[in-house]
Amino acid sequence: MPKDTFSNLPEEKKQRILEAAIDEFAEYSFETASITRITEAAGIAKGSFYQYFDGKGDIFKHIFDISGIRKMEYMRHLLRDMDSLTFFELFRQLYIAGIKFARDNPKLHAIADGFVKNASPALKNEVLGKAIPKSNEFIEDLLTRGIGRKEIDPDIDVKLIAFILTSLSITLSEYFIRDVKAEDDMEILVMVDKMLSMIENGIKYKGE
Amino acid sequence: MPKDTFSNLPEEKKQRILEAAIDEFAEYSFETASITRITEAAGIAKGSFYQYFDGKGDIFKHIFDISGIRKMEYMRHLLRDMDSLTFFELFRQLYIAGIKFARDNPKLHAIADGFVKNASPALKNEVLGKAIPKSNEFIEDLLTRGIGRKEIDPDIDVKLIAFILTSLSITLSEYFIRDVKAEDDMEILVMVDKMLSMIENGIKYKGE
Amino acid sequence: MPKDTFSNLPEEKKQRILEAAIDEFAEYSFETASITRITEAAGIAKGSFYQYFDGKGDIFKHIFDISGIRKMEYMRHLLRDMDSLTFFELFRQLYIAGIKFARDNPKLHAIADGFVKNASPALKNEVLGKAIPKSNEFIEDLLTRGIGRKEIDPDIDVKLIAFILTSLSITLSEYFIRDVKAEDDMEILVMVDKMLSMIENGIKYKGE
Amino acid sequence: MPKDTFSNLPEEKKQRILEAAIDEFAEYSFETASITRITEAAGIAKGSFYQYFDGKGDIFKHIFDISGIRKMEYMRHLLRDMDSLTFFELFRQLYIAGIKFARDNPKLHAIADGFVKNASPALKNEVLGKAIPKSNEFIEDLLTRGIGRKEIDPDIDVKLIAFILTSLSITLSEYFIRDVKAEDDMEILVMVDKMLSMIENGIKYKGE
DNA sequence: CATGAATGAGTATTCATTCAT
DNA sequence: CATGAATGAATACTCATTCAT
Repeated sequence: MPKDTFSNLPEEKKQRILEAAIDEFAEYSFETASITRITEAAGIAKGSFYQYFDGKGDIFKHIFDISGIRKMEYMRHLLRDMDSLTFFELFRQLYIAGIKFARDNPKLHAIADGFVKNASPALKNEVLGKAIPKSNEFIEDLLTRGIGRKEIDPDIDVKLIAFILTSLSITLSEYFIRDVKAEDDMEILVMVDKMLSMIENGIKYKGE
Repeated sequence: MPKDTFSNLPEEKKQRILEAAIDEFAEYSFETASITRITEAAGIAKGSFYQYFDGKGDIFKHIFDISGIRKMEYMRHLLRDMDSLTFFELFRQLYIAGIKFARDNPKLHAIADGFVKNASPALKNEVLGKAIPKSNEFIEDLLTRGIGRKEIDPDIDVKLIAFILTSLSITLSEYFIRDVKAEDDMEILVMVDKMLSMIENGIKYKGE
Repeated sequence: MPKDTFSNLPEEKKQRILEAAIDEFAEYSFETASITRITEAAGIAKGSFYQYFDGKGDIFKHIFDISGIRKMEYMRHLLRDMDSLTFFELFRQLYIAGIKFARDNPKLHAIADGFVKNASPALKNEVLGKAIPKSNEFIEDLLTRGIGRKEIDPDIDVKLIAFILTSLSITLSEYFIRDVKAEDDMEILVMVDKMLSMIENGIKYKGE
Repeated sequence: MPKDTFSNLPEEKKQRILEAAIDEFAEYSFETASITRITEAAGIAKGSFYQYFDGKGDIFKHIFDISGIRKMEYMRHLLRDMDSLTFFELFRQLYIAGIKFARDNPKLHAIADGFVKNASPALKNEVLGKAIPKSNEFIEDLLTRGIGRKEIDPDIDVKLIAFILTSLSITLSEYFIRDVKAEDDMEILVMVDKMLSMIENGIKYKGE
């Protein structure tokens, strides 16, 4: 929740400030990130920063929100079509969307991801309030649905598999960013399919 | 690489210092960990610390090494028997060893793991130099061997699967520590088998 | 000396600004009072404030003046009748007027009083210039007159007693505001008379 | 409660620091006093200050304590002889002691006095805890004792007179410091006697 | 005349590291 | 070899004041 003074800024200046902040939080953890460095990089006075934001937590949360919003844009269409897709097809698309988001917004990905994985619970509460989304629970629901539709082996341990799948999502993004740096969307598709093939043949419903 | 002055210290004192440092790094990130708190907890003078170590990075790296060494102790016997075990059996044991290490040494696990996953590349280089162990490469070798022995599907993408398996190892440890807190070794076995069953049915060699 | 821009303001706005400033200075010392809070409470732009006043000192001095003027209104009629009253009767009325002013204008009283008693000489000079009213001198004159009229002991140390009487005036107001909170004018009269009886029996002219 | 590091300092350095702080607090209120200025005046590093004291409140409280202790030294002998002195003689000595303390330690007098009279209750509690001495109550006791001994008019309003006498004590000190600057102890005695003569003839027991 | 964004020096406090004893 | 005092750059944040619109 930046102040109105920030919203009212010329677009160019807003971008300069946000970029400086994103660069800073991508390079440093929340605690070690420096407001002074941000203002210097953005070319604004220190006092100005505090006329735009309520403090370090405020701008961090704002960037966190931007990240969430932008990520949702990569996924929105999927959630609309949820019912018409099989579990594996939906999952494939979610993985692909996640990877594309991470590839296109590597710093935002690093910031949000790093904070969720690394920050102390106390800090998380202070910065984000109770808004930490339980991605796990969403996957659990999908799995349960898939079981009901006879797409997935009913004998799996839903909680464990959900945890694994969530982790693999992050893992995959990291793999691409760190080692593959694939600009080509085709490569992403191929990788995801390889991975899904592994998963699918393992937990697929084999009834009858 | 602590200085000789540290190695020459009476064992009891060395332990006191290391414990204090492990406690500190388990509770705080590398950047926010405080040398002052460590020396106070260890009951030594601040100046002494700098006669034993080259700074914060030095003692951190030392603890990192200790963690690696101790983890190896959980795995050493496996590596001796490598040839007599199938890929999947070996792998099962490696997972189990990893989980047991994390359970028995939760602070060391948290420190090493947290640093590897969370620290900025710049910091990692500064602290660890190029010494980041390529655990991946070890797994890649195992996979290649498994393919040669006709235990594993030759069509898999070795690099990708190695990356995934490494991640899953960490993921599993976290799952246990965070959600299961199983004191009982039996539970660990059950979980690992569930997970391996997923992996195995996915990448196992199905030829002929 | 507010600027003309302030004098030209609609009465309602002027009042809003002065009230906000009085509230602020009543709650905070001169140095910790905040212009920002004043403008916010008054509902005016920060820039506007500096178009009305020359800074924090300027508006403070203005309020100080208002306080003096209003206090004078409680005393004006007394000064008209000065010649027809004995020293002690006049003094009694002055005390009563002072207490009533403090009771009716507690914030103004607190501001002016606190500043006179508490601010550093440097600050006083900076804010008030040489305008610190010599209330003492007025009392000295009264005493000298009283001596001439054979109402007061000629052996007293006029300067010292004038200083004491001035202090006691402030003391009395404080005593009422802090400890008595008398709404009832009767109580004020009783207190003042007790106090005057002490003074009177001490310095009254006893000759022949 | 300065830290041991301060107590262990060479006397000369301790004095330099305390003097710098006393100068600062004599010139500025608690809130506007600047630690930076103190360290600069004392010629020490900012970090050193925080190795000696727990913060601004800590050194202020220390100075406050010094002031109280030193003041007590001016009065200690009086309190021992309390029973052998009449109310007026004891009172005379207390006034004299207070004035001498203020004259010899004008800055300490200004700091302690200004803080007690001026600081907000919240700040007082934060800085001093509940240790604010009720000087009034001590005077009330003396008055009551004086009445019992038939030295003082039993008809006086004890609470009011105690309040007045306390105020006059401070008033007198200020009068001397500001206007008289008497180096000569004789002058103090003369002034106090003039003042006491006023008080005495007013409230003295006149029974029989 | 009203506005409010921009400024930058100011605040208290922390902490890894050095170095003289 | 042990000590712990000294350092000073670093931190987040505040606020009276200016000035362009």
